[in-house]
Amino acid sequence: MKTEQRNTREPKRDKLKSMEKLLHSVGAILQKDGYKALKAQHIATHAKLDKKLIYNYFGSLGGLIDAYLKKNDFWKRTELLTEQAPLADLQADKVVEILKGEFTFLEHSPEMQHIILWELSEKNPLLQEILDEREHFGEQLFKLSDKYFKGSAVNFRAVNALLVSAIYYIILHSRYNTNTICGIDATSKKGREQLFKSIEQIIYWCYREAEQTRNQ
Amino acid sequence: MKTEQRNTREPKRDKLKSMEKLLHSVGAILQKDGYKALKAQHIATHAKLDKKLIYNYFGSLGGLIDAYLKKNDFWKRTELLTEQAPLADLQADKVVEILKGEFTFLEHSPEMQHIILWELSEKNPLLQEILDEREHFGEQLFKLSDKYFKGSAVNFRAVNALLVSAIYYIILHSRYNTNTICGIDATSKKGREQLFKSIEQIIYWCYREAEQTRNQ
DNA sequence: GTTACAAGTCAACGGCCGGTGACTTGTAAC
DNA sequence: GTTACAAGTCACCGGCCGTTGACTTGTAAC
Repeated sequence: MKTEQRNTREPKRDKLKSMEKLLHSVGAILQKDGYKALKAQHIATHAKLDKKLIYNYFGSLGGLIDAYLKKNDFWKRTELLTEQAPLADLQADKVVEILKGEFTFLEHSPEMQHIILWELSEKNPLLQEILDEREHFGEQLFKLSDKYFKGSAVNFRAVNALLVSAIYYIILHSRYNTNTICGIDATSKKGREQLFKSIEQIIYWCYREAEQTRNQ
Repeated sequence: MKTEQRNTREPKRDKLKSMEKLLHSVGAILQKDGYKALKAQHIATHAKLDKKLIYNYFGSLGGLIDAYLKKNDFWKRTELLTEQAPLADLQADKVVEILKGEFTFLEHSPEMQHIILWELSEKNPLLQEILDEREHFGEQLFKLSDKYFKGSAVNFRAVNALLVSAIYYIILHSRYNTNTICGIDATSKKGREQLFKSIEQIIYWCYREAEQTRNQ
């Protein structure tokens, strides 16, 4: 609103660049050490800036973190699935692919892991908002599968709620705990494949059962 | 080892009673406010004792908490199922009953919720130990079901790993988040029943599939 | 009662962390 | 160059929390 002559030159003292550095550091720290490590001094040091700037630019530490969350909506990732090739149908193999993708992505995204843990650890309106968005997107997908389950004995949303929840818990559990879950070692290739196969089986059971019971 | 004349009299200054008060306060606070609220001053105030006693008796705050965890193995609860009437078999309806029981118990046990969250939040050898015990107990149960799934296309342990994990995540999620999971509101009676029915369905699918594919 | 020791009290230290006031310095307009 | 202001620096406050040392007090043995 004041100095709008950006892009023309590159000053050494650049407020917007500093803000971006801080925001970027939030992401980097979140990914490396989790939300518990989001301390003012830590973030500032990582950004090679003075922590005072956090308060100058974002009002408070919370303001900075909120700004980061608003700018980085991690749950839009899945939309790529539809952007590339818009889905018109949702058959069993596609659902299995999405669930497996969810697992693999989460497994390799410490940032997402930390955010999910965060979401389980305390009430946060911002996180809620983002979850709501995700739900809204998921609903678009489920609409595509409704025709298979309408009037059947299968509640496909409930089954997926179970499977998605299971994936979340298993990934989080495996971060700090080396022990098995019901004898399954989710960190090993073998355990992972056992879980994947069971997920696949459950989804196929759903479609089969639905076909048999649809419209009674 | 020194003053062993307990039980005879009831002194006002009673070390063992004070220790128990502190341990009990740990449990009470854990249940009410979660593991994050386990502060020395907080615990001492709740026990109506001086916080110095924590260090006199348990060496450190961590020592007190560890002592509490060691004395209270929360996961033995499930064993009641077998103590009352030792299981010799594990049919589908029994498995469903156990899983539903798990859900309902966890739903009403803030203490367990906090401990599960704790387990997801940081590495803790004590918690690991307790989880291992639980795994060992679970394995006893699975052995009873092996005859149904040996040589079949169903990995019953993997399916249960998914369902148990799902239950854990859903309960934790519902503590702070009011939004739905895949359109299911786990906090409502309706949502709970939808989840229960799907769990039941999945277990029955397992037994049915196993019967059809056993020994190929 | 006297005594010795454990049980319990109290005040304080030191570290961490969010936040701030007052200062210095780079930059752009003139 | 001078000047004005934003960008950035630095030392510090105040609160919280784990931990401790030095003290007081109840209790049991004699």
